[in-house]
Amino acid sequence: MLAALKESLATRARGWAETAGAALPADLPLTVPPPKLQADLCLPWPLAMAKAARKPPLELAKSLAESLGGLAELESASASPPGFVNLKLSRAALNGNLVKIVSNPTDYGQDSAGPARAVLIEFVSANPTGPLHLASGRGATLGDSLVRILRRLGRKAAAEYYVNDAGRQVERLGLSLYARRRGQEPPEDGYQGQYVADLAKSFPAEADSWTPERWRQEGVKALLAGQRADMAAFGVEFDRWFPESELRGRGALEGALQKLKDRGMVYEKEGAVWLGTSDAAQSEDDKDRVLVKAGGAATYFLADIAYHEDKFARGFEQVIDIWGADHHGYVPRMKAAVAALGHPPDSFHAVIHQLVHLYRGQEAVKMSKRAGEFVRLREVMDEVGKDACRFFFAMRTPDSHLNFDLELAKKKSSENPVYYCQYVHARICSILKEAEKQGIRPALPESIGFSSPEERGLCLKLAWFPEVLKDCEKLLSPHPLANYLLELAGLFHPFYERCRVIDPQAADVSSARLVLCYGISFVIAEGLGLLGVSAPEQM
RNA sequence: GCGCCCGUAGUGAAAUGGAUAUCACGACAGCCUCCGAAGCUGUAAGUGCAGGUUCGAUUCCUGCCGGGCGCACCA
Repeated sequence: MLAALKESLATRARGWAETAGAALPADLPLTVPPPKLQADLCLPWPLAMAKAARKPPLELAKSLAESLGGLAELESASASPPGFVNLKLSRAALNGNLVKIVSNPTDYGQDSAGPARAVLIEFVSANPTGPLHLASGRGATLGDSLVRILRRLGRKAAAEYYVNDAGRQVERLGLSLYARRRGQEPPEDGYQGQYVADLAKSFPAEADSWTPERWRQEGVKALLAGQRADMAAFGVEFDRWFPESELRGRGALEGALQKLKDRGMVYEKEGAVWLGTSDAAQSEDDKDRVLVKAGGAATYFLADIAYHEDKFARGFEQVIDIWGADHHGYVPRMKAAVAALGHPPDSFHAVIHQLVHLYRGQEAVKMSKRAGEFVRLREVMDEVGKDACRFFFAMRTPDSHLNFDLELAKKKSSENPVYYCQYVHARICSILKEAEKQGIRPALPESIGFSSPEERGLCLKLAWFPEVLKDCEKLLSPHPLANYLLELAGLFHPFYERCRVIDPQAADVSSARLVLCYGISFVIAEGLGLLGVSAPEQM
């Protein structure tokens, strides 16, 4: 509704802007006024235009407000110092939006005007050398929620997990398993964790004769199965688990190298093959990087280039990678490589999320899969629950550094804001049951309008849901949605206290408020669903 | 040393350059003959420091202080 409203406001305002002598601000901002003003929406346009128009902003605001008169969506438009135009929405607009939500909740938030290009989001992509640790939960939450939100908006989005099953790391895993099976310590640079010893013991007698290579294969298979199970339990589904070995098997590394050669981006120096991106115009990277080592072996970087080339070759027009901050130094070279392959600069984007720092009380917990010191995602999920865990990760911008105190985790779980949102859903479900029992049916005829600030506030908040989803897309993060749901929940509880829904003495009001309750519960349930969080009917 | 990220009430967070900075938890004082008190009402408490740009700065720029991460012919 707000997107359509913006359009009709802009259409009306363009004519006004011409006479005012300045262009409307390009992004046509529509903002939320301070609560005490009793306005629904606010246009700061005159402030932005005052300079170019050479007129006082308040004067512009007055004439803009006047020119917006008579729009069906508006009850009123008024100028407010220093130069805002505050809007009150009409009953028809608010009711109409609510009816739209209730009559087709799963379509609410679809954005047909958005880009149709296919998006691939790659996330987690942990080495298959151990169970997933807690930090993977952050990337998993960001990626999975983002995929769900993009799909909800109507975009073509796919989720992918890159399985690094062909390098030195998995080789070390094989050697470590081999040693453990023999009751020996793993090699110095191997995997020291107890889980390796446990895994080595878990295979039948025939495993005694396995080579390290066989151990590598079986180990990867088993650990990958564990990772898949953890992701499934965390509510994360990938469209594809993409093994590096497949890439190598079909000669994709050679293919990518050849393409770079053909494009003149490659040179040889000191026996190695280099990607020459540092001096290219507007290059992202400040150094050239090795693709093939002097010994003839491909670097990890070349494999990664081949993988990304494969993503584009499969028809994805926008490629998004979600990485932990420990990989942020890798962004410039990946961007440079994508450009060297001839893809538009904005077709690749890396979302960098800051790391999760673990504490037990005051004490920092070191995380190293190699040394076997790490906290498993599964442990935390079992302890605090998937819902609390995902909401906790979803609430923050990827840029925030976050500390996770394991000692407080369980205690915190009962204070996790997710329950504040879920409680709204449970409460409404309970109301709806009671209404059904008493034979009160939801109905919102045009003659009924919500008059209390609580009801209006809720109707308006519901109208923002589609805009919030677009914010998530723009920021490539689900955190605006999590915060929106908290705010929506915060509006419901006071409404519940002050506005009795089921009242046989006032059937019309009851029916109208029931519609509002339906709308809220749908948006809460849909919103939580996009975050991978359940919306229980009772708790 | 160079680069990236972050410093917002006691705690954890939010805020496309907009009005009196929002939310949750915690603290304090109240509220269940009434649709679920995992709730509500009220109170106290905040933008690291110093400049700059702007009609307007938590947001942009510079410097400083504090913290995280990264700077391989490793993966």
